[in-house]
Amino acid sequence: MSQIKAVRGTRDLLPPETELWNRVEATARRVLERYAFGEIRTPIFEDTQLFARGVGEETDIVSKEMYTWEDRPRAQSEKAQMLTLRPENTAGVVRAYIEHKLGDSGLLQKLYYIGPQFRRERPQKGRYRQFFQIGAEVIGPVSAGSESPLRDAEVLEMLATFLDELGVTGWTLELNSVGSAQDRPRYVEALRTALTDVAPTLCVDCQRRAVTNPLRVLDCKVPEDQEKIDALPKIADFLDEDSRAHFAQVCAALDACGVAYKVSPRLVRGLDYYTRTTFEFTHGGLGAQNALLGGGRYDGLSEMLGGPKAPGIGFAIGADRLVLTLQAQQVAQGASSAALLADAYIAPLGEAQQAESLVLARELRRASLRVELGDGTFRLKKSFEMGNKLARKIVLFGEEEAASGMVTVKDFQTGEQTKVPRGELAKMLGAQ
RNA sequence: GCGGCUAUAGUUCAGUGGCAGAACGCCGGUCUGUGGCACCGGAUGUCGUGGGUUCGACCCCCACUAGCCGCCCCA
Repeated sequence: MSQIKAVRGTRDLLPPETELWNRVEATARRVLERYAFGEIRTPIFEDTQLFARGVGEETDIVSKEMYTWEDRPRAQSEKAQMLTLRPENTAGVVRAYIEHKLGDSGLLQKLYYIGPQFRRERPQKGRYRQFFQIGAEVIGPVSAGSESPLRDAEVLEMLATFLDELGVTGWTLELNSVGSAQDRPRYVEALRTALTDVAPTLCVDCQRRAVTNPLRVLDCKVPEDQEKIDALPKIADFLDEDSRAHFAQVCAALDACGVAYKVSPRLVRGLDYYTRTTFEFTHGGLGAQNALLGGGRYDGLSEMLGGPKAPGIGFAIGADRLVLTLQAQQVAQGASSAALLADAYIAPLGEAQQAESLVLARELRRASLRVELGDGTFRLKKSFEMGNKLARKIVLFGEEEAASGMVTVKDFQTGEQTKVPRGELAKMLGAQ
């Protein structure tokens, strides 16, 4: 019988790596809560139509990368419903915003989420079929200030703070504006026109993109093409007055608080719902998947989903990539990824001491110490060997200790060995 | 979905058409209430899976699967 393995593009996260994941998530929660975001948990699967309408029928995500299936009808009369594992979380959050009439509060909704997303793509480093995102959305009625450029700047400043607190170094914030829902189609048309002349001189990939997805030509990395691509029409020249002023204010607010950014006229994002501000935080060392996180404004998404006017801005952090980046940094700094050592390893000496050794472990654990408990059948030498791998100190608990009430403690680092009354053990091991 | 590279011990990797290897790790001993260091000994395994060629395949061929790199696209 063949071995059952994790399916392609999925993987198990094991200790000690999960410690790093927890640190990333804990840091994100801490920072987000300082900015007064609250957590939202939406279902992991939704009606397929949500993504078709929100993300865009023609996007690759919807047209070929979703895990979609037909749900089993409960009765003959019921129509089978098409369901989809969420490929991203913004559409689900906006759906919840509409469904629960959150806009009726008259307040801005600031919601964050942490969870798995699913896309049926070809796996590579930093790209999995089940991947994890940490994201947030600021959405609400216009009267609550949801369109304000200050919201954009605040979100970007928060992300910079998050990466700094996490200790990520060497990131770059790339910023652009793709204009209003009216501006973008005009620009795409102009780009298409310009490309009819230029495309034949570009790389083969670009020749294809010029026809299938002109915006993607702007992403081309072939050095020889760069000059010609720079000469193509820029979206900045197609922005209306409002979008232009909005973008200028975002930049001004970022300048004021010293968050470094690079305006990237070529940064266009793949999802249909983006308007005006779009951004990416990138990092070298991630290969082709160089975006750590991305996001932007989606002023029309709520209406696209049949809801009220509710402009918003949000982002999604690729947690898998963030973890990869942090791991690479740790290796570069020579930091060990070894598991956290316990405060003590309790070694019962002989099976007669086993029950009481659990009592001792319980006392220490209730004092918030991290404790490993050995086994009374181990030879002393083996107890020491195991203790040395698992903990900073070993506590010997044999016949002698049980009788006298004095336990023997040895520090593995200093080699120092002492006897302490059992009642003082927790304190001696560093309990608060 | 397309192209390239790869798959051998727990891990990192050598290897040859004719007995399956190293290092680290693991287990045991020197050492029966004292770890690390040292020395001695031991087990590592469906050589990714399934076919084919051959007297004989870990090696050559085909298919499949998975990983990595790139493309597409994207966090």
